[in-house]
Amino acid sequence: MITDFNLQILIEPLLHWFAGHARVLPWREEPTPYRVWVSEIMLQQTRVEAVKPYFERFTKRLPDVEALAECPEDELLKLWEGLGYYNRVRNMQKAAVQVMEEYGGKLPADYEKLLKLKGIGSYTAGAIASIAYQIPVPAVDGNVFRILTRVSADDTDIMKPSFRSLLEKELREVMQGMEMPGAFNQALMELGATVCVPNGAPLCEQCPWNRLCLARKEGRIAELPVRTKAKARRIEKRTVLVIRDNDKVAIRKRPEKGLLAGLYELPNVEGRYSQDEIVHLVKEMQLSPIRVQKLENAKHIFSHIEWQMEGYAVLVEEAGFDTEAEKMAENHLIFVDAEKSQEKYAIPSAFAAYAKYMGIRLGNEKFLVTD
DNA sequence: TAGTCGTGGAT
DNA sequence: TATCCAAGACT
Repeated sequence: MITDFNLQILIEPLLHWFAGHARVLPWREEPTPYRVWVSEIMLQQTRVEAVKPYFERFTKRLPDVEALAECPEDELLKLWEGLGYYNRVRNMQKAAVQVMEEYGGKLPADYEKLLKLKGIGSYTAGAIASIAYQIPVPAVDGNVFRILTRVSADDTDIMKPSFRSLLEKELREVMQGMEMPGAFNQALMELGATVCVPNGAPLCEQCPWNRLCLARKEGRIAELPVRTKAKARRIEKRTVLVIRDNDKVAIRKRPEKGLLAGLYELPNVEGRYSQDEIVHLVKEMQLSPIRVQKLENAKHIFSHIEWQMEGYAVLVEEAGFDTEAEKMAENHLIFVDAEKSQEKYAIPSAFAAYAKYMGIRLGNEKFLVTD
C-alpha cells in the first residue's frame, strides 16, 4: 500500500538519476510559463514524439498568451490538426482570453488560480506551478500512478479519483520545502516514460529504485498498476461522400459541440446506402449528380466509437457560389479547391482513407515545419 | 461516477 | 488483427 510506504527515501536516488538521464525536449530549453502550458496541454494522453513537431510549429506561430487569445478558430484548429482531443486547444484559447483579462497576459503563479482556467486540471496546474514557477505541488499523471503503485506494490484501482487525491496529498507533504519541485515532478514522469514503461517489460536494471521496489521484490510488476477495463466501443456504420465539381470538393464544418467539434469533414451520413439512394441523397443537397462510383471501405477507431465506413465518389454539375456567411454555417456544403482545403481547413484523420480522392493527404504524414 | 473526447505506436 | 494506452479534463 502506498500509505504504508515512505516516499521520502525515493527522492534522492530519483533526482540523482534524473540529473544524468533527462531527455532533451523542446519545451525544456526555455521553460517559460506559456511554453510549459502549451506543452502540458499537448502532452495530455499524447506521446512525446507526436507532440514535438506540433509544439515547435504552434509556439512559433503563437509565441505568447496574447497571440493565442487572438488567433482565429480555423487557424487554431489547423495548428492542432491530427493531434486529437481538439477541445484541448479550444479550451486553451478560452483560458488565454481569461488570462489576458484577469492577469494581464501572464499565467498566475498560483496553483489554485491555474486550476480555475479552462482545460487546466490538477495535473496540468501542478505541472505549470512546479516546472515554471518552482512551487512545491505534485503533478500526478499516468507515469506517476504506474511507478508509485509498483514501487509500493499498491493494487488500488488507479481509475478511482479518490486514489489520485490520496497520491497528491502524500506527494504534497513530501514536497514541502523542496528546492527543485519541477525537477522532481519531471523526474517521476521521466522514470515512468523511459524505464518503468507502460507496455512491455520495464528496464529494472536501469532503475534508481531497483533495490527498494516492492512489486519487483514480489514479482508483481506485470500486474501493476490495476485499472478497470474500458467499456467496449460502439460500432457506427457511416457512408462518406467525395462530392466533386471539376477540381473542387465538397466539405462542411462540423457542429461546435461533440465529436471533432468545429473541424471540417467530407459530407457523411449514418447507415448504408445503395448507388441509387446516393443519387437521391445528393439531389436533396440541391446538387445534380452526374456519376456515382463506389469507393473502398475504411475503418477509423476513436476512443469510444468505431466508424465502419463505405465511400462513394459523386461527380456533380457546376455547383453554386457561396458567400462567406453561407460558408461559415455549420452543415452547409462548401466547394473548395483541394489544395486550398489543405491550407485552410482542419480535417480529422478519420477521413484519411477518402482524402486521397480529394487529392490531399491526412494523418500519419509529418507536416513540414515552415514559418 | 461514468461517459465523452483522437490518434498512432507498441505488443 | 486485436488490445492497450499515452505528461487528462470536462460534463
